[in-house]
Amino acid sequence: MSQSPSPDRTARSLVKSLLAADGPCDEVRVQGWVRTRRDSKAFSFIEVNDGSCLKGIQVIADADLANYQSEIVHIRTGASVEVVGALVSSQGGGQAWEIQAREVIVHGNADEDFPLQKKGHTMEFLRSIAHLRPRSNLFGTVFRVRSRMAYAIHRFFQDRDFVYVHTPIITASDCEGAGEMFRVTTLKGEDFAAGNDEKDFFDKRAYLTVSGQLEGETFACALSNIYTFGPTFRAENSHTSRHASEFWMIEPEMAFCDLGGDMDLAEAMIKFLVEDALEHCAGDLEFFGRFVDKGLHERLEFVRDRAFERVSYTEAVEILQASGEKFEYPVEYGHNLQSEHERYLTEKHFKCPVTVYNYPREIKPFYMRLNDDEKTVAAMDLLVPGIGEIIGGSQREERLDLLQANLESHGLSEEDYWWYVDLRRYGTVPHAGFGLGFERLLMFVTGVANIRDVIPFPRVPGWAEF
RNA sequence: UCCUCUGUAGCUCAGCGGUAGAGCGGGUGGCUGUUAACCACUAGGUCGUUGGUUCGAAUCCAACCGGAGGAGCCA
Repeated sequence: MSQSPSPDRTARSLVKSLLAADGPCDEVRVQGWVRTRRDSKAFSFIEVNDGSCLKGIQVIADADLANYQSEIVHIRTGASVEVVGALVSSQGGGQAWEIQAREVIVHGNADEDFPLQKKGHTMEFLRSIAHLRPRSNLFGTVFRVRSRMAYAIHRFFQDRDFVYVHTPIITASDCEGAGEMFRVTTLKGEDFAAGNDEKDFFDKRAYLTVSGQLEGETFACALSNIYTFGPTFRAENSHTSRHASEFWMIEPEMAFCDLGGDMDLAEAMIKFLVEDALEHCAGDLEFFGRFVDKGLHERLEFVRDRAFERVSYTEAVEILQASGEKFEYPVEYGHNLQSEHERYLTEKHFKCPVTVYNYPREIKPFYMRLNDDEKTVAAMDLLVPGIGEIIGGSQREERLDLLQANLESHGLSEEDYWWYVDLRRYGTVPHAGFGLGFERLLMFVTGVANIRDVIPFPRVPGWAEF
């Protein structure tokens, strides 16, 4: 069925550009997948989508086409076709342009059991056909926005002279303190059972990274401002709509920067990304606003235009205690804020993104910088409505003696962090950074409620199909 | 790991002790510049699995398995 390309063929046009045409065109060529077909005796309407945008283009295939009876009337939803014809203004309502076909090549029809229908699928079912769901309106839209946001993230940092650093995915430091890790090993049989790590591929235990932060700090202490953007892995057995075992994280790190500068960057970044989405994904966002989250557009404009709130952890606890709200878990100074507390702050009290900073030292990791009050550390979490924590960051402890004391009080061995501690020996500098969960950002920007629906092939406990 | 909900046709669901249903999707035919098209006919199910209660179980009970939501942890 397929034809070999020849130099004089009409170049392929994207459906996106045809729909935006400002005049008719004698010869155009589209290639894509059929969304629906309706036929009569005299002709058939074929809607073709190529993923370049939400909408498809309507193709008119007259019954006198050579393969009309043999192929065209048998085309089912999901078939791949190539159409050559004229772009003409549409006689029917509903679309400005359509293609009057001169040739319809059926590259591959879809079997009768093609599972994607025109209506009524649950997200759970679509997850079970992750290889086909990008052909649905919703997932095509999600993954176009994902691509655009990845690009926007690089633009945000590159425009500010941040250097993109590729931190390792396989790591041998076994105590980064950010949750359970996946083991990487080539050990077999007895050696595996006995845990003979010295015989393993790297001569020691290795894992998939849970964060590139520590390695990122080393590069910030050389290139000043850096960022990472890559996959991270958590072997936590968590079953929620906001957690995945494999996800992408953005981690900027700035030398000569304190917590205030860190919060400034985090807030500017969220605003920039929201603004970029509003500007470059308008059609896609409108779709989400209609079918996924009615208040999406309003919320995104609000985030773009309004100042974010900032409160210290101490103030946040006071607000929560004075709220009169009935929480499942009590609000107590010295305890971590629960999900319900964070949601209350951002959704009900402030009704906008909130940065909470200066947390009690006891509930935060060893690398965070001790404040002058000696009770709190220079940490911050950026909370957004609908999701809760989207960014977590801190100013890092740059003083050698305090870092060593922190390692000890957290039960960690300085030997395991020798290179990290070294940074404090050779030209130490105040520095700060944060981690942004890429998928959580996408959930926020699209309104999609489950993290599994913004990752092409999600990995969660018990599920690694595809 | 804990708590709650859920599992009936390819998909979305109804049926909730008495012969297994609808819409969509598929097939066949018809009709129409249609657009989640429409009309008619038709094929399609070990009602998650195993065991129990009952004259009789999709329906009631138990265990197990799968799915979803929430909690913890975090991004």
